[in-house]
Amino acid sequence: MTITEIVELLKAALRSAASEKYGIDLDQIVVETPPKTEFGDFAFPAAFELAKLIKQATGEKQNPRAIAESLRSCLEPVEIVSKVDVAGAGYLNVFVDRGKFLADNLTADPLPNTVDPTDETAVKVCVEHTSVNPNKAAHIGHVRNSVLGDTFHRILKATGKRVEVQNYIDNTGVQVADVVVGFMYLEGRDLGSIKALDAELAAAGTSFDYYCWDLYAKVGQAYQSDEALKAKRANVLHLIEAGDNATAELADYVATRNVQCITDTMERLGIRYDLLPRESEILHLHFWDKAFEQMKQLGVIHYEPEGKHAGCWVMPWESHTASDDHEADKILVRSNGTVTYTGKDIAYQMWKLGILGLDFNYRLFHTYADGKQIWITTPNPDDHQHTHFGGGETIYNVIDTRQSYPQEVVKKGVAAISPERGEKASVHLAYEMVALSPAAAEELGFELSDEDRKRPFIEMSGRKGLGVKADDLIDRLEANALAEVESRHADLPSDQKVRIAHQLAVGALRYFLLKFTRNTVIVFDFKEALSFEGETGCFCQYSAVRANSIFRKLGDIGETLEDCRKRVAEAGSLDEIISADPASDIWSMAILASRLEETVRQAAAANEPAILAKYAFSLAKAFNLFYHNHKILSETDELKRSVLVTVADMARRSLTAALETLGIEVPEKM
RNA sequence: GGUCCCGUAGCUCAGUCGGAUAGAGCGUUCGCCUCCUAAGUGAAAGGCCGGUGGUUCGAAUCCACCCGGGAUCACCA
Repeated sequence: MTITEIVELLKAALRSAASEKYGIDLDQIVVETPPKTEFGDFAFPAAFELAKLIKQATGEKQNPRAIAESLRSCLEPVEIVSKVDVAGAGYLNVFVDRGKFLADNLTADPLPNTVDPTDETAVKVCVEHTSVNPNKAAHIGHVRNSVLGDTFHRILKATGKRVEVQNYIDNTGVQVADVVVGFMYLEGRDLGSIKALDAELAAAGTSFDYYCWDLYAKVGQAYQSDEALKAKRANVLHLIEAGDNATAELADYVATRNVQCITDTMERLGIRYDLLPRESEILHLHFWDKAFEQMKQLGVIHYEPEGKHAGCWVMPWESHTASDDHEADKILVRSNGTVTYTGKDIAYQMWKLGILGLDFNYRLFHTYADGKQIWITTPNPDDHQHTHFGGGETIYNVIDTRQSYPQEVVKKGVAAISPERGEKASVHLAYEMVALSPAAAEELGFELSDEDRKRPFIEMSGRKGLGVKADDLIDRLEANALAEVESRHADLPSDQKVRIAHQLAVGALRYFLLKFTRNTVIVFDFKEALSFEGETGCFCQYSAVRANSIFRKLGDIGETLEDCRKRVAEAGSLDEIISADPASDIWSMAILASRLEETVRQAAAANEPAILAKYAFSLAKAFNLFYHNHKILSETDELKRSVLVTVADMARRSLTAALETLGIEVPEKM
């Protein structure tokens, strides 16, 4: 019996007892993990809840402890339960039969829900993340977005869902226009010259997106003193949107190259995509017109004949309160007839949900080393057979918290068009920004005003060229990790050392970004981000590596995992071993390792990958304690050794699976 | 002005729809490698959970107000 099954049995027993004894239906039964192993394996605060409900129903006050006492007898008969305690103010603490649980879960898959991506009957959801403007290199803030999104997609997959990962490419916006202005008017380049530059850069070992990073900052500077340049931008933007001209072609090259650079950067971190939908196709296929038609028909938006918004199409929003400076209603079509960004976003969200009634054309963009493909939208007809894109049951948009208002508008808009799907079909996975401490900004060579220096943090800005570039940080992490590997395993072949250093760098960066909850502003600190000690990805990897080395050496003592499992499964009672364990860390280890599946479910339900990151860390910590307290290979008692080996095996499989879901690999050695 | 987020140990953060002695990491101090990897580990010190009221048997958690910090509220993109 797995943890999930046990919990379901216990909940069912409580539910029926509550309705039998008190005539109350407990629809939601909370189960907690007690703060200490001595308190048991599951804690139910149901008596508190019942006391409240009884008071509501009858007005009579009942002592939670007495209620707990009366419920206790309904849990005791459950098969795997060994003991039920009433503790504290009225907790029902359940202890499971440890030996039986161990024997039952020796080989259990820590994450049993797998899904076949080609199975069209499985529930499909879409996760959009990354979505970096394709005009410069990605910085650490973009990486937070991508790591969150990528990890969340892995979490959803682990709960048994089919997940499509989309990376939206805004290739026709002002940001791209700015860089195009830089190439054309600051540097006097045409497409041929840019291609030549691109080749030169590649030969010199720098990359196109880094060049654009600096150019973008230069253009931003130039605008401040050159009004004429700004006018040129308006023209460039117009030409890009119109398409089918030399400027648009040039912009397409710039944007596409940046997309390639950014997806390469993300690939270094194990982040991949299924589809890159582009803004240009949304424009050219007139997604908005189609959405507009539906919205007009359904009365979701209306024309404003007079007043401040005369001539506009607006979406009313009663629940959003107006203030002195701002209107409550949201304009989707301007008085000059053009659509706003939010309007386009609603049309696009409709496509994602499969309710627009239009589809893109697609072409193959990239094939990863293992054969996995990225597709991109195209103005031309499809060039290959491809799977069906879009049409997710739920759409998760990973976008920073500053976009909460427009995301809210989009959600309300699509819910008005499709009330049966409602607002729950659109989820804004919001997260706070990554900012720089004033010290870190100065370390990067930026001059700060006295005012800036007093601020708690400084926002990164692509426009100013202020930020920690993702590739730079990964390079530094890899170099540091390589030095550490070198000092420990000088004898390894160098390609293996490099691979390990890479895995450690990825682990460090991903864990660093995931250990914070989404609504915490990360004030970037080099020392903390570059650390391999304490609460880091490296710590978790190290535990797994040590666990694996036990199994590498198992043969040296003439032992096999299968024999150990067999002995444990066939042992009459393991009580002597498990109960005699002074710190009871054998049991703590086993039960914690069995909680991965429920932790993943929790993380998915709360849209919070940090929950899983924290779990992986506590698992690694528990293993280190277990490892420290028990000499596994040198244990002479055969049965005890077998228990230790099987528990270590449960721990390493669970830890490995948890890390994999976080996008962190376990190195062979470190 | 409206809305949202944050305020917990010297620092950076967790804290499971309100519950058991408020937990980690870093930093500080003192320990642990004849033994499965010391990127590890044991111990100590460190807290009016921003403030004041309220709800409750019970509040870091919920409500109200206040104080600090941040974001956002365009016919921009």
